Amino acid sequence: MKMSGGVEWALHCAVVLTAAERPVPATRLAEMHDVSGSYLAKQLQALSRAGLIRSVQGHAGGYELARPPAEITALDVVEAIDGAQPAFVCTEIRQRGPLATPPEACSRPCPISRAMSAADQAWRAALAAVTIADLAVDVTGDYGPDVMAGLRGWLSQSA
Amino acid sequence: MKMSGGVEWALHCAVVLTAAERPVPATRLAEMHDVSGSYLAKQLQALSRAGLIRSVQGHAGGYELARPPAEITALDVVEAIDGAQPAFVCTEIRQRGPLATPPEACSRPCPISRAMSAADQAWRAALAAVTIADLAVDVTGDYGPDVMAGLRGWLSQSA
DNA sequence: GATAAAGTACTCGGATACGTCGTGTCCGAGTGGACATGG
DNA sequence: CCATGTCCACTCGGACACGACGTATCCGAGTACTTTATC
Repeated sequence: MKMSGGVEWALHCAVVLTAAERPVPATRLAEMHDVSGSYLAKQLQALSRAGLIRSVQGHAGGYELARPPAEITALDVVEAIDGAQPAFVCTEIRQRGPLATPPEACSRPCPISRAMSAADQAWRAALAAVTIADLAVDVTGDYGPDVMAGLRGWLSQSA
Repeated sequence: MKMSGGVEWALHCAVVLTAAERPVPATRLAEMHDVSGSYLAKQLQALSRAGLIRSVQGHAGGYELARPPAEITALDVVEAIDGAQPAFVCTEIRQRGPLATPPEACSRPCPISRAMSAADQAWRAALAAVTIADLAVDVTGDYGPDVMAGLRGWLSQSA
């Protein structure tokens, strides 16, 4: 089970956009994190398609958060990049083979599917409990307020 | 994020082995679930390598549970098939680029990594709380005691 | 009839191709600002 | 000095190759049972 590596980039970008007061181009976000600009663009497009960030076209365009940071959860970002469908998919093998369970007895998911779904929902609940604003607060707590201020200044520098 | 499809097979096989009183060959488990025998063998080898099931070689050989079902958790099976490392891997991009965080300030994981790890541990806790014995009980509760009895009889049939 | 040894059929185990999805990249469409020009 | 039209540079958006991992398969090593020949 491997999550897309772009999720990490997307989450960092979301936190960074918290400090921005103007649209930030994908190129600038890429050079800031020292990652591939072309590939990061793909992730940002996914975030835009999910309605988490808004794209501003034109000369001084870029990306900005579409909602207040407190209303964007980590789960939103993860699902936008990595897909919303659960990792475990039940193929109903209980209905196959010589000892197949008759379909009329399969009104509810099989116990294995239930257990996996419960774990998946626990995971989602933990991610939904954390917002981008929370992460920004944690960053300030870890590294001090100067980091966010310096970040804001760097983002405002002319290209 | 996509989990290996073999996890479903492995979990079903583990529950089935609960009812077996003699070693069950991989071929028999495969035809029971109507899946590829060659591929299922791979999964069972992984379970054997993890010490969850024991392989008995020779004429009347096969696989049997290495421990009581109550001492094998769903998490054990998932980790044996899908790997024990978490889905999210932090690549420490905070230490890269022009605004890189100095290494001496990185004693603890970054907030994003912490949030993802917390979610991952919630997922693992939910899986660790379910044992193979619990799943077998749920099966009996869903489909009645006859299913397990019939399963036991079918497994005891001559090849 | 009992014993022992050889043969056999069945099992697991690891090494080997194929397909699919993630990774990484590129170029085209669209838009806002900047500039030169005329009034 | 101000309005206006044109131009241009910069942005996003989707379409295109490459590579790695999961999927599916095969054949070889090892072992317990079966059979048979002998005492």
